[in-house]
Amino acid sequence: MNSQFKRGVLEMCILYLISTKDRYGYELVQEVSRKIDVTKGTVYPLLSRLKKENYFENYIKESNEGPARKYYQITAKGKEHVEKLINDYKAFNQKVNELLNTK
Amino acid sequence: MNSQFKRGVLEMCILYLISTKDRYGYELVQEVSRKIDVTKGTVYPLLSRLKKENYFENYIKESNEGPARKYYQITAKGKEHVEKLINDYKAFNQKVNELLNTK
DNA sequence: GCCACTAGCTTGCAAAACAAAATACCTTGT
DNA sequence: ACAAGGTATTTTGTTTTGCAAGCTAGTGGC
Repeated sequence: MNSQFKRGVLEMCILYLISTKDRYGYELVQEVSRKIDVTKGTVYPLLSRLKKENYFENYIKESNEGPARKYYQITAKGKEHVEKLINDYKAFNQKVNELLNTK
Repeated sequence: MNSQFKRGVLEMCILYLISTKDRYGYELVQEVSRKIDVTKGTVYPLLSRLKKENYFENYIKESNEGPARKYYQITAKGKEHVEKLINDYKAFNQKVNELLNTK
């Protein structure tokens, strides 16, 4: 699979998943990689970047199945951003599909 | 528009357009940018790279509206590659759409 | 001569995906 | 008690690719 397709899309997916409910890094790696091949080396730096841009807050919570987890909770800014990303992504895809029908 | 969405997709679009008929660089910039925001600074280096990977051959042809044009003609290898890219892209998009329906 | 358009190429930078490695905690089996 | 394996986070360095900016050069109109 062309790894370049993932550019930008992972940001959208991660933000989307966090927008549906609070998530922690390891969980996101598992959840996303059920569909798209992705590793923690990609997800954790991405989370740091998005945190720095105030798309979410975080808090630590103990787990009874292992070490404590750092949960991410989306902010209003993050919600706005993910909606824009999804709209842009859909619009972009439509343009690409139009282009692939050019004869 | 998130420029990251273009990653890898431009390669597919350019290869596709050349697969439908012989094209020259400037023409590709015009054609693609009717749908997707793209500049010659992106297209020409991309064409060089794809040429180096033997996805097409080229030939020079005089024009009666300006300087001579360098036409690109797809190879069998290029045709195979673009088909794979399109299939991968469709599969990838489906996975992303599934992910965006995760509740 | 000058400008706009066509046409192609190069340099240098920035963003993002990823492998790999380091760290550390918890549970289970022996 | 201790090793093994799963859980969890972070950092470093590399690679790919998009793109702005700048350069060269041919053609035609004013």
